[in-house]
Order: sequence, then C-alpha cells, then structure tokens
Amino acid sequence: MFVSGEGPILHADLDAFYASVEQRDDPRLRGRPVIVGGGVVLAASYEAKAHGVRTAMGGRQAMRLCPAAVVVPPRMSAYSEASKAVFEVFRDTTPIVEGISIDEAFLDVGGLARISGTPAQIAARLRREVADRVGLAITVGVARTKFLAKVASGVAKPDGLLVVPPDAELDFLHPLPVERLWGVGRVTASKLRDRGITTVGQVAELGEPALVAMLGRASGRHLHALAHNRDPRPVHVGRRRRSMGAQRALGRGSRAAAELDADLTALVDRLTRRLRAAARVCRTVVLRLRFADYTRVTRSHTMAEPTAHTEPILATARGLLTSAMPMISANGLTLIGVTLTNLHTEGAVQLMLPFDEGAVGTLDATLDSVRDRFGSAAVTRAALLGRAQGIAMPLLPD
DNA sequence: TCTGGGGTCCTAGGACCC
DNA sequence: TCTGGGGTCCTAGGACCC
Repeated sequence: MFVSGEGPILHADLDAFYASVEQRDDPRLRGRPVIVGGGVVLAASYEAKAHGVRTAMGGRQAMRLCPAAVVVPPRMSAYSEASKAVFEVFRDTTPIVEGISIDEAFLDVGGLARISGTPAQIAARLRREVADRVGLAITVGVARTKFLAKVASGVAKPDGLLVVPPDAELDFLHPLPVERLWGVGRVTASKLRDRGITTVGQVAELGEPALVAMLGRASGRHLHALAHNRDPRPVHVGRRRRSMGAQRALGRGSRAAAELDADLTALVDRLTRRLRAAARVCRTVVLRLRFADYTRVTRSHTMAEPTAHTEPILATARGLLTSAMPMISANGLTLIGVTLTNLHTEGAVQLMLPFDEGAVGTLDATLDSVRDRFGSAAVTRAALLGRAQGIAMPLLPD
C-alpha cells in the first residue's frame, strides 16, 4: 500500500486534456481555439488560452474574449477512455503510479536507473509513448519531491519536460510567485499579498509561527515546509476515494416540490449505482444546496449502518431536503447535490492505524485477510465491531 | 467574472464517554 | 455535589484542486 519514496518523482500532466482529445478526434479543430463546455468552460485549447480563456470561466465571457472559438459539448466517455490508455503507459513505465485526477499522476522512478536510464530519459520516453500510443501531448516535471515535480510540470507546460536537479531546487523554487505553491489559492494568495509576500522565497524567509498565525495551523505548516521543499510524501499506489457525489445545476425560477424530489431521486439513484459498481458502502449522506445569491449550505446525516441500497440513502436524503425546505423557499434554489461519504469497502472491516504524533489512518480489510494476520479468535470481536457500526476499531496487537 | 461537476483536506463547536 | 482532562464522533462550513 505504502511505498517509500526513493525518488526521483515524475509528475505527468496532460495538456488542456478535454480540448486536446477533441482536437485529436476531429482534425478540423486542430490549430483552432476550442472550448469544451457550454455555460462554463470545462477546458480550453492553448489557442483559446492565448486569448485569455480560462477553465471555470463563464461561457459568455469566454466568447467575448475569443469570438472565433469553437464550442463543443463534453464527451466524458471519450476522455475517460483516453485517460485509461495514458495510465497504461504510466504503468508500463513503473508500477509505482499514483493517479491524482483524470489527467495527472505521480510516478516514482527511483530504482529504475539501471534498466531504464536517467530520469530525464525515462520522462522523455514517457512523453513519446503517450504521443505515439494515445495521440496526446503531456508535460512532465521531474524532481526529488512530489511537490517540486508538480511545480516543475506547471512551469514546463505546454508539451514540455523540466528536470529540477537536487542541487538547484531552491534556486528554481524561490523566485516563483506564491500561487505556484500547492494549496495557495485566491484567499491565501491575497492574505500573503496583504503582507507584501509575493514570492516563494519570501514565504521561506518567514518563520513557521508567523505563517501559522497568518493562515492557521495546517496551512501554515504546510506552506512553510513546501517553501523549503520539504515534502516527504511518498508516491502512494492504490489510494481509494473517500467520497462520491453528484449534483445538478437548476435554472433560476422556483421548482415544485415534486420536481425537486425527482431531481433528488435521480441523483441518489446514480450514486448508489456507482457505489455498488465499486463494491463500496457509505454511512454519511450530505445534501448540498446553492441559492440564487450563490451562497451555499450543506446538511448531513450519518446512518447507523453503512449501505449501498437506494432506499435508506434516498430516505435519508429526503429527510435532509424536508428540513431544508423553509430555507429553499426563502432563497431560491439553483443547485442541488448529494455527496456520499464515510465510504467503506463492502464486506470489509475498517482498521484504525495510529501513527507517530497522533496521526491516524484507516485501512479497509476483508475479514479473511484480517483473520490471516491476527488469528480468528481476535477477529470475531473485530468483525462484530466493524460490521455492526461500520466505524473504526482499535488496532489489534501485532 | 455572474459561475459546472467532480473531488480532497482542515477547522471548530457540541455531544458524549471515561 | 462539584470538578478536570482527554478522546472520538458528528455536523457545518470553507479553501483548494482539476
């Protein structure tokens, strides 16, 4: 499950992924500005980005910036197929692959030196293979840590390759703007900017206590570590998703209660199918609502037992919706969503793993594997706990 | 700038237990 | 009867990422 990071690490990131798949599949789109999406830009080709079009931008604004753009509706199944093909290339490169989204992954190529060449050679071959086998451009960043590899690929985009040698890490990192740090978004960047901090180097000069006071405990520590390129996280194979959600944007104009219930039913039905297909069960149902003024609220409920059945989950979601009805009629609903969380593997018990410094991890394991490891006498009790409550239980002695 | 759909992680308060 | 400290779980909200 865990793989110790020997590095170096590759961060591979497909360029303008959805738009590139469209240009690959339709020659008429090549060389032209392409926008995938409708009301909102899901992806923009580099030709469109050159005009200032950005992901998540409103469609109207995008067309104002780039009137020549071709707008195409998303084809999710084509993207998911392309993604699978690219991940095959990743896994042909090294078995230690951690996918972080449909179009990005970390690869640990430590230990491959003798058979596959230098990291730069491995990365160059990976880019060639993706181009030849899948027909897409991919950018690769190479560094000693995950974080720096990701920064490197961001700097090298599009269709690039950038290796940060271990002896040049801080020289590369410190002149960059703070927005390059993973976890620095609009809010954090503006907090830093208010104090005159705009580069990673300036963050590094700040002490950890100062950053913690500014941004909170976790963010402060995180940023302080990253600014000094301290990132011990290994490339982690086999991460499991922790939640599953579906949502639907509604137009303005109020919806009748019956319509709302139909929307909710459809969302829950979609989710429970996905849940069962993945052999997972969930215990917590979260209802998400967004109103006409773009404020958002969530309402959640944790069930006594984990399940993947539609009925209890739908009943829970309906209960949450009913309690939110006064709010809905007062504010005008524009989005309804359901997220299932507290996910477990069906037929498995969950083990709680204490680490140093109080950190806790969890691991789903089947009864058989637990029994093999700990013996059947200990496992009866563990299984009962895990089954009955679907919650963490104390780690059994080794 | 007038905003889709899918996720992750962190924080903080209250309930509850020992 | 009054008191403390420590821990987990649940709920709600927020920042951030692609």
